[in-house]
Amino acid sequence: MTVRTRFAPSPTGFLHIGGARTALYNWLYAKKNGGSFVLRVEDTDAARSTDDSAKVILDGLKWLGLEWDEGPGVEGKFGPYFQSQRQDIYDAYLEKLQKADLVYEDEGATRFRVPDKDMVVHDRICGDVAVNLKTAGSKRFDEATKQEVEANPDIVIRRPDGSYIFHFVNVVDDIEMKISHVIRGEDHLSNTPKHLALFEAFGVAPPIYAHIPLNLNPSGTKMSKRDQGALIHEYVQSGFLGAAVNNYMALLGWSSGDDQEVFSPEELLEKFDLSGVNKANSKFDFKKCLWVNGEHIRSLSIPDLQTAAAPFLESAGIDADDPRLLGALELARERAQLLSEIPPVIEPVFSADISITDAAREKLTGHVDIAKVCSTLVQSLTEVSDWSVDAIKAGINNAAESMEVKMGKLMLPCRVAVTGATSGADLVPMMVLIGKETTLQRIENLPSLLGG
RNA sequence: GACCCGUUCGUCUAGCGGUCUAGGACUCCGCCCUUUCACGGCGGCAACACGGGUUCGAGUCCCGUACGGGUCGCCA
Repeated sequence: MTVRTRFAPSPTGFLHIGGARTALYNWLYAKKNGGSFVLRVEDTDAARSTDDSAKVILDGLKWLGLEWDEGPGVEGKFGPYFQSQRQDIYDAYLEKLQKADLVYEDEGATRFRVPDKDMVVHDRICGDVAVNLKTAGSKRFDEATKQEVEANPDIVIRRPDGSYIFHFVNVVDDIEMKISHVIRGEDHLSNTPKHLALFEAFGVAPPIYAHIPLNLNPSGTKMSKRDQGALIHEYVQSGFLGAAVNNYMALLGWSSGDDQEVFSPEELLEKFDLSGVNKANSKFDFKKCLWVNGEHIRSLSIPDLQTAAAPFLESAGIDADDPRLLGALELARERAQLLSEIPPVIEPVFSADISITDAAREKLTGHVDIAKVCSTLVQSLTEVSDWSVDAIKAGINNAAESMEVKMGKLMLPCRVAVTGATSGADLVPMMVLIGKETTLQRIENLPSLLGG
C-alpha cells in the first residue's frame, strides 16, 4: 500500500502547536513508510479565510522542516491544494449523491441522508468505535436552554451559497488525493462516523484512521492561542530550534518505548510509530520544552549554531564575520536554552562598553576591597605576556597570592569588571576573547564605575 | 444533558497477569566537579483515581462510580 498522509489546516492566521503536532505525526508516518505527505488548505469558509493567513501556516511548517511532497507551491497530480479552488470537483461528487438520491434540499442548503445503522470506526489508536448517526443525530443539545431538542440527523454538506461544508470536502479530497492514513486530533473522532457514511455513499473504502490525543494547557483545558507555547511563530521569535520543537511535540503523546527523550530529526524518523502513541491527553510543559531545546543547542556544531543564531546575533549588532564569534559561540553553547540567550552572554566580547547590572553592583558592595582587588589584578595581569587561558589563570592566581586570599575571592569582582554581570560564560576564555588591553581597562575602570 | 475517548509521581511517560518494595525524563531540593554561571555526575522528594469482580496472582483483564477531555454548527 502506498502511504499518503495529509495535513489539512484551515487558514486561521497562525500555526497552532496542536496542528503542528498533527502535521508532524503525519509527516513522520509518511516519511517513515516511504510515502507522501500532502498539504491541503481547507479554506471553504470564505468568511474566515484571508490571503495571508495561509502563508503563516506554510511558513511555520517550513520552519519545522515539515516539507510537503504535494501542496501549495509543490504541485502534484491531485491539485489544486486549496479547497476554494476545487469547486468543480465537489460539484461532481455532489452529483453522484444526487443520482443515488442520497441528498435533498433543505432551506436552500443540501443535506446528506445519513444511514440508520452503526458506522464503525476502526481506529489505530482508539480501537473500534460504533455510532448510529440517525439515532445520535436526531437529538441536539441546546446550549441556551441546556436541553435536548429534536434535530435533523441528516448532515448539511452544502450551504445555500453553493459552498461546501467540512465533512463533505474533507472526504471528497481524501478520496481524490488518495489519502491512505488519516492521522488527526481526537476531537475529530466523533466526526468520523459521518465521514465513513460519506465514503460508503461514494462506494470508496475509507482510509485508515488514527486519532491522536490532544495537547492541553497546564490547567488541563484546550490550548488557546494565549497559552504559552501555543503558537509556532512564537517559538521562532524566542529562539527555539525547529528540530527541538518537533522533538518536544513528538514526546507529547508518544514515546519510543525505551527511555530516550532527546531525538535528532533522523532518530525521530527512525523510532516514530503509531503503536507508540498514547491514548490519554497530555498537558503542555514549557520548562521541559526549554530543556529539550537546550539539549538540541548543545548538540549543534559551531557553524550550525552560528547559522541558527544568526538572526539573534544580527539584531544584537554582533558582526557575523568577527573572528572572535566562533570562540564566543562555543562558550555560549554550553549554557543557552534559547538562541536568544546567546547574544547577552557573549556581548561583553563585542561591545566597547559594559554596564554593571544592579545585581552585580549589589553583590560587590561592601564585599571586598574592590579598589585593591582591581589594582592588584591589573598589576599582575599586565605582566601576562602570552594572553592565554593558562597564563591568565596564573596571573589571577599571582594576584590572589599577593593579597593572601583564595583565587575564588577575585573571580567575582573580575567577572563583574569584565562582563558587568555576576554570571555568564566561562570567564577566563571570555577574557582571552576580549583581549588583554580591553580586559585590563575594564578591571581598572570598575571602581569608578561602581562609585558612579 | 446524550454519545464517544481517556485516568501510573506536579508534568511527559515505561509498564502489554507474576521479574513492580512501579523504571526513566522535566521541575524542585541536596551533594560532587569547577574560578563564577552553566554543562555533567551522584542522590532525594513524588504516582498505579475509587469500588467490585475474574485469577493461585492485577498497575496490567472485566464491570460500575468518580473525575478529565472531546463531540453534539449552513467552523474546520
